[in-house]
Amino acid sequence: MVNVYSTKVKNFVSKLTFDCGQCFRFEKRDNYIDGVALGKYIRITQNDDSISIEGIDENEYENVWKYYLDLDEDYETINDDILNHFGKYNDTISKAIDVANGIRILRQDHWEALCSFIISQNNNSPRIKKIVNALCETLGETIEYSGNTYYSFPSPQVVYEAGIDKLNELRMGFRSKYVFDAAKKIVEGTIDLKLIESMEFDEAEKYLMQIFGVGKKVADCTLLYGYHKTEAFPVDVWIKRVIEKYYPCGIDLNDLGKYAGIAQQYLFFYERYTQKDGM
DNA sequence: AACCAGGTTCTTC
DNA sequence: GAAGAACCTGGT
Repeated sequence: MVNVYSTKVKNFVSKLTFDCGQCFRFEKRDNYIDGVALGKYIRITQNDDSISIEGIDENEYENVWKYYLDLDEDYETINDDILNHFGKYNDTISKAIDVANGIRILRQDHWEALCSFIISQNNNSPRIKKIVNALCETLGETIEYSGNTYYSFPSPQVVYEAGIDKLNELRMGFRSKYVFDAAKKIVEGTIDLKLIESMEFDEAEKYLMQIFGVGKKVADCTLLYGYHKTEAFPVDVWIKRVIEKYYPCGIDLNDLGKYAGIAQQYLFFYERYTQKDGM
């Protein structure tokens, strides 16, 4: 007996949301998307404006997953704000929105986002997924669902206790010591992830950068995807290319609005996925 | 076989 | 500070 909760959605496309590079633990199957988030296995099926989530009931949807999927936000308003801030340069952003509308910025777990984006550095998407999944399979807790076994994302405590040698076995390479330092600082209390929720953006960014191996880009991704601080505008190589290509005179990074990070996701997707036929 | 991949640190000027 | 090399590893 499995629970299924169904609801209507606007401005939400599950395939885009889970395959735009913001998360690493979900897979596109033939007719659905599935993966583990917040310690739970979920399976999402979508037909146009209607989604069904297997494994949850209405109560859990209202209290957890609506929020996780960012379905409580009005993306019409958000897109308008983004257009106001980016549209003054040229029409690139409106093209990006045409292609990427339906992506929502997930509200991922603090630690999972931090750890995943540390692993993402100087790395490619398939290998990031491979390492993150290896980390979960090796150190996470088992989650049984419908005869299959899935794994939760391991806590900082468990990662710390596993030690750096164990992380090396997971083929993290030079990122092992970074992940370990993050876990260590959290376990020892030098870093309090909960505290970041109430910090101003600049303070939060600096705070995270105390971690060895966390620079501005990883800090910004953590704040955007793990804290929903949507004013974050992570600049990676793709966004650098976007700026060079479409905004040759540059853009004012201090005036991108409170949804800059969502615009960043649209632009990233636009540049990266529209020229690949794999979408 | 050399080069690259959703960065960061370390060195050097 | 700004530019350049080095960094693990797996895939072309």
